[in-house]
Amino acid sequence: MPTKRILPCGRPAPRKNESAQETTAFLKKAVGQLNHYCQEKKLNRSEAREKILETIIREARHFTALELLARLQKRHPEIGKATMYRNLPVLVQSGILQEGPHDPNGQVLYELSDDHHHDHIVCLDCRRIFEFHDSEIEKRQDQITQGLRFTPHDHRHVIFAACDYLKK
Amino acid sequence: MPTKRILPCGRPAPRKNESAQETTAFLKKAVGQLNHYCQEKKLNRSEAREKILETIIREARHFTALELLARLQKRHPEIGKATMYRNLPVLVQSGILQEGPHDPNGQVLYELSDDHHHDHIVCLDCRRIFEFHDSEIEKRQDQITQGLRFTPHDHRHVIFAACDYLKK
DNA sequence: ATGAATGCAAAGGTTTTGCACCCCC
DNA sequence: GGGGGTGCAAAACCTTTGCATTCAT
Repeated sequence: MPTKRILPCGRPAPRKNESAQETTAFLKKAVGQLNHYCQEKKLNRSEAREKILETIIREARHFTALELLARLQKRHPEIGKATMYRNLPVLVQSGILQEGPHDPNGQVLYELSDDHHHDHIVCLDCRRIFEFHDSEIEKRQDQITQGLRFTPHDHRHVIFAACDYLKK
Repeated sequence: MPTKRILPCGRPAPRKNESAQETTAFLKKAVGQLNHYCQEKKLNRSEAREKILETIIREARHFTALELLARLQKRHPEIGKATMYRNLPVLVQSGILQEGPHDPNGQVLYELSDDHHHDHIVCLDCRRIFEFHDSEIEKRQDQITQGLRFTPHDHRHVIFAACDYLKK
């Protein structure tokens, strides 16, 4: 059964079935990863950076820069937008975030990096983002790319579909 | 052999192996399609709209709005940018253009609608856009989507890869 | 003390809009 | 004549940058 999993990511909030405890543990782990990266790169610790990360983990698992900005300004109005824009790349480089698929409007959606690769189904009804992974497709994809004498690096596969079953 | 074809699209020009005759025939057909759509929607004929279409077909088979704008201003400096931005959606709705994959910078790449669906390989070396179609992947994709009780509508599948073989 | 990080405001780059004028049918 | 289409300039929108200041080490 190569199709591994499907989860509604409950954008923009954490997964619905995630307990407060789990969220906190997740946050702690992420902050650890951030600090580790900052030490390595000789970056200073920063309150704002951690607050941004917290906001992401608590309220925005899949988000555009603008969505995060809105949430941030509600939660921490003292943080300027430049700070957020300056920290987004840091979070990406530290491996905490990654750039995922694009919005229906074409904006990049950031998401928490996962330990495993996945692709996305964007629901045209409810706009939520679901994840899937299919090893057959992955394999075939590499075959095609290599067969054409390319060296595959990465890919982005987004399916737009309607989650009829949620309407019932 | 389900992998159907691969073409360098020679962005931003027409395909390299396309004769002037073929290009002109293609243009004529597209203008016909445009006029048909305009009649249907009771839109007036417009010089500018046709010049935009001509520019696309003659020099920009895969392009971002900005690239087209640059070409347009060289070729027809009398056409204002607003006109281009206003006409792009018309060309999409008429079925002549479609929004394709995203730039490495995240900008939408427009392309001429093809009669057949295809996906893209974006070369990380030369930045050119190649097309591919694989019926196995297409089939699998629908299976997955339907298996999860979605109604599939559309998808976007972009592979980022390096065309090592062009270097040799 | 030194370099990093910040907030603010200004500038940037791209796309959209308002408006007076023009053109197609 | 009337609605669409146009160019221009201004506005809108999102993101980046400059700068003086504050903070972390």
